[in-house]
Amino acid sequence: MKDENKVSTAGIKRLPKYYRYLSVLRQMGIGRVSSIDLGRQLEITPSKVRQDFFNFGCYGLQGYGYEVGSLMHEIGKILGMDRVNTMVIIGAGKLGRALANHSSFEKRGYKVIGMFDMNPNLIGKAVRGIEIRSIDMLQEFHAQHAVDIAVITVPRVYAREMAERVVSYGVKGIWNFASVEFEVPEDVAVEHIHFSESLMALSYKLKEKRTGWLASWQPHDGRSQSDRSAIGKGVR
Amino acid sequence: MKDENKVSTAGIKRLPKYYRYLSVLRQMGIGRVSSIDLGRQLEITPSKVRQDFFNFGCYGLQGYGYEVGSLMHEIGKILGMDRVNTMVIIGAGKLGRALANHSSFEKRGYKVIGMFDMNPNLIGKAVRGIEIRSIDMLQEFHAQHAVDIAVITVPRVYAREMAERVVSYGVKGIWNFASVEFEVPEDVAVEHIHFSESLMALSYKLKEKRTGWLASWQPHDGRSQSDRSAIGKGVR
DNA sequence: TAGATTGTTAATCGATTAACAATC
DNA sequence: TAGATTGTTAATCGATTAACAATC
Repeated sequence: MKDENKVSTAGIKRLPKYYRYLSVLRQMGIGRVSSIDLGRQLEITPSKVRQDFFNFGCYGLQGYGYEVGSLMHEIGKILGMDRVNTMVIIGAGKLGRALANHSSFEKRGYKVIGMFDMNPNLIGKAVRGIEIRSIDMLQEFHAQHAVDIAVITVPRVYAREMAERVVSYGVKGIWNFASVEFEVPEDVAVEHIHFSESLMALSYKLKEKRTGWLASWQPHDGRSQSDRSAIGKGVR
Repeated sequence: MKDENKVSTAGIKRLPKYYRYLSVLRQMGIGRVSSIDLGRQLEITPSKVRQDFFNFGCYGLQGYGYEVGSLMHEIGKILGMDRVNTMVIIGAGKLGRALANHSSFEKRGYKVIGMFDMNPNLIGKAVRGIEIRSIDMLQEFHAQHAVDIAVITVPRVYAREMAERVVSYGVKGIWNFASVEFEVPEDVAVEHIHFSESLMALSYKLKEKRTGWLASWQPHDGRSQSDRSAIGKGVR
């Protein structure tokens, strides 16, 4: 809000990466790490690493580096992992069940406490001990169990409706796997996983590698506006 | 490579979004769109929209806007969607099967032509008419069918090994769903879907909303280095 | 024509990198 | 102490925004 003392959004996106690698280091029993090591592993310049930690107030020790355990703890705190985040999965199809089975979420404090679906054939069944309930029970369930995050894994056509419903029940976090955007109130956080955008980005890279950067390169000088031939230049 | 005439990487990440919304417009039978409309829908400034299209050589018409169909076609071409990209799914677990069933990929020219697994109980079964084969058949399969993209949906511990195998067989595109990074040769394109990074980013946002930006705000002035209290400032 | 909206350059803003004094 | 590596500022680089002439 103020213009000073802000932390870069770009830096925030790197925090989970730091966290992941720190957890690997800790598992390996390594107690300290330098910005150079961290940078090398994550393909981030040491300067950026130090700048990030400085901005987030995570301090190390000159001539020594950073303490793996406490750095991890601090980053975890910044990322909101110093508490259990409860999740419900809306949509008990293959994707929803795959996520429910993904044990590593729980290790990081993200706990699936419920699954919901519209399909009467699925209701009453269980995944990993978690009963699949009717979506009509969600409001009541949230009132009882305080859901932090609703994971939306229903087909695209239902996604927006489901998002609206969970928001209306007071859930403040949405993790959306359906290829739709939706508007939410100010106080609701949304994170999208867009499979097809990722896939298109991959095929772009693939095409670039295939053709070589310069094969389709065209200069962009003072030619007339009606020359519409310049398509697909190199990548910075 | 040259310093001039480069296209921003930031712009590339927006192309799939433009593409997605253009396909919605086309389905609605809308034939033209302005940078203002596009920007409003995707929360991108009109200026950025025009700048992107200019950089990619996608031209519109002054006083009119952009032709939905041809713009979509051009962006599709830039993204490498003017051809069928063949995919195989490595790992026929829930996630792999969920992706195999995701029909919208096929609509965009990404065709799943094979599934592979290590589990002998799965081998021989079929998903959506696609037979699950032993991973040992992958090399031969690639030689016969020219696989563009290998989708890695095996458990984390096997992911790196699988990536190495598909690369050694000559596959040039990897879409990785396991929470591991890996090194690949120059000419191989990789795109990662990191569930847990996305989830951590969500819990960060959630925490920010919960506490309010300024609640944990700390100034960052000329205090001594040993004052280690500044954690979690506002977001730019 | 008048109105609209692009194409394109220049100005601004933010993020990355470089550099080095501080200090463990 | 000497060596290492941070903390922190300043310089550079890239991406976004603003502005408006061009022109449909």
